[in-house]
Amino acid sequence: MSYTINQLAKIAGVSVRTLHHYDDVGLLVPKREDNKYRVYEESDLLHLQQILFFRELEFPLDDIKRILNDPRFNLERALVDHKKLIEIKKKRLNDLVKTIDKTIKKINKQITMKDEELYGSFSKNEMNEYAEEAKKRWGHTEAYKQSQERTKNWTQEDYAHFKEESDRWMKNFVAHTHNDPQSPIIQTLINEHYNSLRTFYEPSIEMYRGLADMYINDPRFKAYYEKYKVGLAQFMHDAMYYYCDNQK
Amino acid sequence: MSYTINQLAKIAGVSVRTLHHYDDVGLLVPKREDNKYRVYEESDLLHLQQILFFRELEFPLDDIKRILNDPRFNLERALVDHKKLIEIKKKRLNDLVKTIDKTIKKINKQITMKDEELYGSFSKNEMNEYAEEAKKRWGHTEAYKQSQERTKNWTQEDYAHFKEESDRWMKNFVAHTHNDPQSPIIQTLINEHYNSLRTFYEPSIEMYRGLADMYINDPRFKAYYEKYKVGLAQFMHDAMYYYCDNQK
DNA sequence: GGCACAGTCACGCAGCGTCATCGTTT
DNA sequence: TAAACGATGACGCTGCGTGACTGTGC
Repeated sequence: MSYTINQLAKIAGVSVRTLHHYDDVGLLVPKREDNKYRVYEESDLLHLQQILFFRELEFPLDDIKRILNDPRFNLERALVDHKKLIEIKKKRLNDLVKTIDKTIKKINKQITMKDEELYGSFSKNEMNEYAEEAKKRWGHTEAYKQSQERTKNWTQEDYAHFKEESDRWMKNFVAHTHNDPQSPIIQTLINEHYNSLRTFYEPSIEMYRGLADMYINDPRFKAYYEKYKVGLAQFMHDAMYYYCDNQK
Repeated sequence: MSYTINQLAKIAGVSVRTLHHYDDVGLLVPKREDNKYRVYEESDLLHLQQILFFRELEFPLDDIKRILNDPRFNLERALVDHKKLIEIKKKRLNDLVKTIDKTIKKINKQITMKDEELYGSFSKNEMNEYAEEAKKRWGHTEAYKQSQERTKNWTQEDYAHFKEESDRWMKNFVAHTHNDPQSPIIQTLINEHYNSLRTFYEPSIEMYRGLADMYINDPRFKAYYEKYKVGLAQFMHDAMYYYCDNQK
């Protein structure tokens, strides 16, 4: 079953303009019939649902786009994650209700309140729990942005320089792949690798594990490493995982 | 206890820029020490809390301003109303969770879903319940906007014309105030009065009752009617209430 | 041939974030 | 005298709403 733009707008409860916009920014790009009319298909339906969930959780459209295009994106996991974030939102609302009740008592002089309690439920406490959780789950988007930030003034030379260093590291690494992924020498190199990420963004162990997964799951990444040596992607993945497991 | 802008920003969990903005648009205007620095006092604290509550409920700042400046505004009632709207929001979040669970089952082929069920919790159903509730509670703001709309092209003459008609109606009404507020003749005039509101906005019985309250509670309104005849504000209030009680 | 629906510009707006620049206070 | 805090512009951004005008399909 496929839908026209009006039909989809109706069943999804969004405006046609919104769908136009999502098309414009490349967030939800439908097929075109005869190169003219937009045609939304089954697969677009779940895609739009995801967009709406992320939007409900106040993610910027730009981030949503990156998340949904990320090869690591997993629909079912995303849905489960949404649930958790929604639960946190509910908690926030509950706290707001508590603040309301307290405030009512305060204006009736039944209790006294510290000034900051008036805003307890709005500010940092909970909102950070939410933000932290969201970042933990979708932090790679944050990393992307940091990366953009840190390299925005880079010259060609800067890039060339970085590439040189990477190549050097890589050759060195490949030269040691006769060792076990868990061997100290490899782990030392992996540690260097981990730290070199800081050139672009602040890594975390969680994210590093995600990166490891990418090395074997995303064909583009995999191809890049296999070029150096067959089996290298898997080798790095294992070494990185071991590294993560032994952190902290 | 009074606060500087930085202090308030910190305890309320908003940015300094936000407070600047609220000052600029006249939403929260602090005192100025020596005509220079902003000084936020006790009364500003509750005011800001209200702003944050309304903002949480996604009211535009413009509406918030009008609501908080409305003479009918009652802090305690507002707090209670916030609770109700927050409850509806929570319900919406619960429904979202249900949709998530269903979707998970669907992609695991455990159940089938109609396409529109994918969006059931986002769209109209609940969101309208929320919007309706909000409008019922704070609809006078909506009326104000309609009124702006409908009169934006009015000329001086249009206003003069309307005033003339009003005066005529008023004299007629006063000439009959020896009757009971509930008498048919008064009720007929009240009906005319009710309908004349349509010149500016679509009235509802709920709002009309609110208007009746204003006639006796808001000094500005009261003065306007008392000028015609002492006791008129109360008389109109009673007639209007009776009218509302017998509608539908 | 009318009406509903499709499309593409293009402008506008809220609610701040984010400098830049400057004075004041400690 | 520097650092922390205050003020006032002014420009920028996101996520669409809201026309205006045109083409297409029944």
